Amino acid sequence: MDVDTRLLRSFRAVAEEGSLTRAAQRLYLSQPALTKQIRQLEERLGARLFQRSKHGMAPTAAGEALAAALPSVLDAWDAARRAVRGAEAEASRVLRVGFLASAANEKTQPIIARFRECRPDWRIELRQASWGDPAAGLVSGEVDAAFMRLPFPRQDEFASLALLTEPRCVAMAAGHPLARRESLRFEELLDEPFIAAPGAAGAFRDHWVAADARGGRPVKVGAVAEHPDDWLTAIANGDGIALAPASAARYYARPDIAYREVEGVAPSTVALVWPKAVPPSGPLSDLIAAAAALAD
Amino acid sequence: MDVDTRLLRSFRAVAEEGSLTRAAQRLYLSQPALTKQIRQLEERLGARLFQRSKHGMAPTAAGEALAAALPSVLDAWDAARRAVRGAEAEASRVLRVGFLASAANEKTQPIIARFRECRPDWRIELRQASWGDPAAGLVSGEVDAAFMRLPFPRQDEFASLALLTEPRCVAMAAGHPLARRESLRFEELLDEPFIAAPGAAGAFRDHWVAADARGGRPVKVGAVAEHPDDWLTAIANGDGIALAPASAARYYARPDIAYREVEGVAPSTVALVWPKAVPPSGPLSDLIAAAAALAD
DNA sequence: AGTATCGATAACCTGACGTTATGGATGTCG
DNA sequence: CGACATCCATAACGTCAGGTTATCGATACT
Repeated sequence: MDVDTRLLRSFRAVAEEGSLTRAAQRLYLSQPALTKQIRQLEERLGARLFQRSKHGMAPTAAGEALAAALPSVLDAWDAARRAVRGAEAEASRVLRVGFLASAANEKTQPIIARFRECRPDWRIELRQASWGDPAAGLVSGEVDAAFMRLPFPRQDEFASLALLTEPRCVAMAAGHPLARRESLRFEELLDEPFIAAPGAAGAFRDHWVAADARGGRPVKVGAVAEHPDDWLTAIANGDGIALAPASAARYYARPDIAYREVEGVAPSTVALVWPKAVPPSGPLSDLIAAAAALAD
Repeated sequence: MDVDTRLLRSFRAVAEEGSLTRAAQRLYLSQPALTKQIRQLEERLGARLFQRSKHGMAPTAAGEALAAALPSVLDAWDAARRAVRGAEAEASRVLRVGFLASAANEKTQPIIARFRECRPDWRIELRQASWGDPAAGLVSGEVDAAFMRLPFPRQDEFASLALLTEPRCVAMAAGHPLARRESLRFEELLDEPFIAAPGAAGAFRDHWVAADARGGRPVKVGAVAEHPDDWLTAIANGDGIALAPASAARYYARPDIAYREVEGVAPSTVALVWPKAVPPSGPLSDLIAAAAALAD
C-alpha cells in the first residue's frame, strides 16, 4: 500500500492536536478535507487509527503504533531528499539560496562576492520565494540555505546566523492622513486595515501585523499580498497599511507610498538560515563563514 | 516536499530497468503516465534524476543518490505499515488471511479449526481477493498471511509452506467439441481463446494460460475475468476456455461447464504464504503450525 | 431551551493524472 | 538511401480524486 508523506503529516498533526478541527487549522485545510484524508489512511491501512468522540480524536493502539513509526519514515525521506539535493549541488556546483523581498539588504552582494572568492568554480543561485512560503524554500528542501526574516514557520528545525537587525516602520499611501506625521505609535494603527501575508505564512504573517502588540484584538485585513509587487500596489491603492523593515524605504521607494517611523513594535532581524539536520560542510560552510564575516 | 511512495517505486523501476518503456510495462502503466511521474518527481526535487538518450534513462549523480537512499524510505514505511497491522491484530484479536477462489480446498476449514483450538479467543478473518491481485492482499499489507496458488508476483519477498499440489485440468463450455474427450494434450488447445486474469496479475496470469508451454506463441485472449463468477460465466458462454485446478470441478461444478484432464502442463500448488520481513510469532506462528500439521 | 463544539456527510467544482495518438530523434538493416 | 524500429516527449481528452462550503447529528454546558 502506497502512501503520500502529506497524509502521514496530516495524521501526525491530528495525533498531536487530538482534534481534527485544530489540526485542520494548523495544516491550513478545511476540516472535511482532513476528515477524508484520515478516513482514507484508515481504509488503506485497514485499521482504525483514532477513537472519535466529542472531545476529539484519541489514537487507538494502531494509531499509536503508526505515530511511533512515523519519525523513521519522514526522517528517511528527508535524508533522501537532502542526499539528492547534495548530489545535485555537487554535480552542478551551484548552491541554492532562498530569499524574500530584499534578502540581506546591502549585505547580500558582499556575502556572495566573498563566497565566490572562496569558491571560484561555484556559484550561488538566488531564489525568491513568495510570502506564502516565508521559509523561502527551506522547509520544502528546494534550497540549501536562505536569507530570512525571523520568525518563520518551523524555525526550531533550522540553525541561523543573525546578519542585521533593523527597526520596523509603517508603510501607507502617500495621501493617508497619518502620513503627515514623522513618527507614530503602534496603538494609533490598531483600527487601520492591514495588508497581510497569506494564511499559510502563520507566525510570519502574525509578526508583520504585529499580532503580539494588539492585546488580542483581531487584525482587520484589507488585502492579502504574496509578493512585494502586489503588496506595494495594495498599499498605494489605499487597501491598507503595513509594517515593513526600515530598509523598505530604500528598496521599495515610490512617490505614492510614505514610510513612517513607528514605536511599540519589535525590530526585524535578517538571518542566514540552514537546516539543523545538515551539519555545514564544504560550500555551505564557506557561505556561512562569508556571512559571519559581514554580520553585525 | 511531500512524496507518494508510488512515485518512489516508479523511480526505482525506471532506475532498475534503465528504460521508461520497460519500466512502464513492469508497472502496468502507459509510458506517458510514467514520463509524467518522473518529470514531476524531478521538478519537485529540483534535480534532474536521469540523463535521457535513445538508449534509455541513465541515472545522474542525483538519481544515484536517490536510488541509494530509497530502500531506507520504503523499508521504513513498510515497517510502519506492519506495525500498524500488528497493533490492530492484537487489539482486535483477528488474524487476516487472504485467499483466491477455493483457498486451500478441503484443508481450509480444518486449518482454521486447528488454529482456533490453539487460540480460542482469536479469530481468523478470511478475505477473498480478485485475480487482479493474485497476492491476495499480501503485497499491499492488508492481510497477515494468505492461501495462495504459486506462482504470484514478488514471490521472493515471501515465505511459503506448501499445503497441497493438484493437477490442472481444462474448463470449457459443455457443448464445446473438445468436451467429448476425456483427456486432452495442451498442444491441442493452443489455438483456443483463453479466459485470462487481468494484466496486472503478471506471472500468475502467464501461469494460468500456460505461457511456458506455448513455445513463444502468444495466447489469444477471449475475455478477462477478475472473479470466479465472471470466469465461469465467460467459459459457459463460450468466450474461451481456461486451465483450472482439478479441484475446480468440485468447487465450481455447473451443468454448462465441462472439466477435462490435460497433459503437458505443470500441476498447481497451494501454499500458506507470509512476508519474509515478519518472522512468525504469536498467532501467525500458530496458524503456520496448524497448516503444517495438515500439509501433504 | 439556547448555544457551543465536535466530527461526519452532502453537493459541488477544479485540477491531477491516467489514457490513446502522435511526433521527433536516432539507429539499424536491406 | 529508404524503410522500419525504438526511444522518450508532447498533445488532447476524459475521469475521478480531493479540495471547498454548507449542513447535520450528537453531546455538553449554562
